[in-house]
Amino acid sequence: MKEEDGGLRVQSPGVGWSSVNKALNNIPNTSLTEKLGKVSRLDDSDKSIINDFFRNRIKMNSGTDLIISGKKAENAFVLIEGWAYRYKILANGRRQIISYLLPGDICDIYAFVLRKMDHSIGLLTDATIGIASVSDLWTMLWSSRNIGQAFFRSTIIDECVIREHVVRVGRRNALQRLSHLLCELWVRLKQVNLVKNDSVYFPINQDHLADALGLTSVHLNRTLQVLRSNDCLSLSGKTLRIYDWEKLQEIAEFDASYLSIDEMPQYAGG
Amino acid sequence: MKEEDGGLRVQSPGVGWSSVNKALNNIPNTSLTEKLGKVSRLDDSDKSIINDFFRNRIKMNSGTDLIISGKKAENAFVLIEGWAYRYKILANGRRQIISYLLPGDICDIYAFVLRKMDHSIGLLTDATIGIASVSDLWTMLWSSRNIGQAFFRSTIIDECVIREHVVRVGRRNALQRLSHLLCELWVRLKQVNLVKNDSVYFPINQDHLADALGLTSVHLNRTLQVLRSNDCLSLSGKTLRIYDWEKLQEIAEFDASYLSIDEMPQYAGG
DNA sequence: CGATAGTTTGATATCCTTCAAAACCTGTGG
DNA sequence: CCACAGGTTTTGAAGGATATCAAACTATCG
Repeated sequence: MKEEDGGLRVQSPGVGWSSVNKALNNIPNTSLTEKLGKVSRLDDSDKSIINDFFRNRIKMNSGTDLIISGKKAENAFVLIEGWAYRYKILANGRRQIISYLLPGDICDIYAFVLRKMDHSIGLLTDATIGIASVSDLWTMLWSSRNIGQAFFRSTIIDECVIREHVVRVGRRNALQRLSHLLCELWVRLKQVNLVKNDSVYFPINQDHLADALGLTSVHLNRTLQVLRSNDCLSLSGKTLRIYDWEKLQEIAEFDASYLSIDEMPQYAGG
Repeated sequence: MKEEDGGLRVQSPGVGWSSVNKALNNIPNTSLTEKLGKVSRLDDSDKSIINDFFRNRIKMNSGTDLIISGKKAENAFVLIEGWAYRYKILANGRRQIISYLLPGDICDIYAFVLRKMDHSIGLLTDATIGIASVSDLWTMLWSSRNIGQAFFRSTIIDECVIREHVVRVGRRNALQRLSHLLCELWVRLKQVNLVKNDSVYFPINQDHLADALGLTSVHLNRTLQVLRSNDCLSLSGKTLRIYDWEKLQEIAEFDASYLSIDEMPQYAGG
């Protein structure tokens, strides 16, 4: 985190996913191989192939777009550090946020398979991006079974999250939508050790939440107040605190099994 | 279609996607390799590996579930013939349909990567299913670069469709949701040559459409009447006719580029 | 020709949006 | 340390889109 020049204003500096490293082999994990290693066994050679492939790093500022819808995809990107979100803009200017990319999430494996991007990716914080040429991507993916499996699985897990988002937006009311999304983000942030006691750094504002949930920001604000007045949580100053996880889960009818990253068949299937 | 004992009550028998075969090589395409061949070049050997892998066929009836949420995924399935839909059911009994699987679509590549299914798949028509053991799946996928690429790309295209569905349900009104979904299905059905002049066999009823779009069937019915009275289309007796494609597209603000299957980089990336 | 599933209609309730303004933060510069 | 600017959150009042409930109507199939 140091040699990359910091810049990310995380609330409690020094505590991040990189502290989760377990060093299954000799080569220490980066945030990228850490995440991929959870879905497929990666040996030293795999790790160095992956890290080497994305060795070029760029820094981008909060509020800018990493990927712009409609543009040709010439580069492969990976989010090394920072928060981001996928979105589309409609003709009338409305925005729909499709999913969030949290620190430690890899970013855009499937992006490069398409000739041009069908959605944009915006940054919620300053971020560090690993960048590589699309033309070599498939060769990298194919360099070992473990690597292919890791990226394939990772892509599929992303899709599970999007599917649940369809359900959330399609068949839940405002209160459930919001509480359900917060439950999901909470669990995902816990997975990468970003939750400290009952609080996390949370750079998603009410406008964004509304656009993710298919609501107006006015109504989102009022819905949030319901959760606050039920003593479930607080959200202000880019800090989310959850006081009553049980109650929140109950309101949301949240069942984390669709996120079952820990339940991966132990490197099976090969 | 014949040696498989028919059974599918398509409206105009004899015309199906199998007539689209272009026989790029010597081995004629099945509906499965036809579809996969659109996203990655498949030679004779690839085709026979794929077809052989899914050689075991079963028939299932309309209204039954091919895959049930929560169940362990022991088999890999492919939809050879018929219509299906992915869905989830909430605690309160509400259903959200996440996506449709049309004839010629492959079915569930990513399903097997997860230990247990996070959603169900129901059949809208009688169907023919190709079935195989999950444990051999990865070996099959890895038997050639083309095969791996074909399944990976196919998975990703499915995901593009789901992403657009999030936008549809999250940020469009009832009229746009319905017209947009119908536009998408129309284009996808055209791609597999199921549209004859201005009509298609269309086994999705109003209840299903409502559950896909996050609406009640009552409201869906009224919305459909708007499209009818605008002389855009007719929908009855499992036949959808589109009279005014231009107007429908306009109402929907539909832009098919997210379906860009024909725009695949010509077998690039490896 | 009767049973069953799917479609249509009407009346009423509610959730969410819209619009507009005020209040509140947060960082910046004098 | 205060003032100011810009973004974000909060509030109010009123309107509109969609839900709910219940019943009638219409296809379809054995």
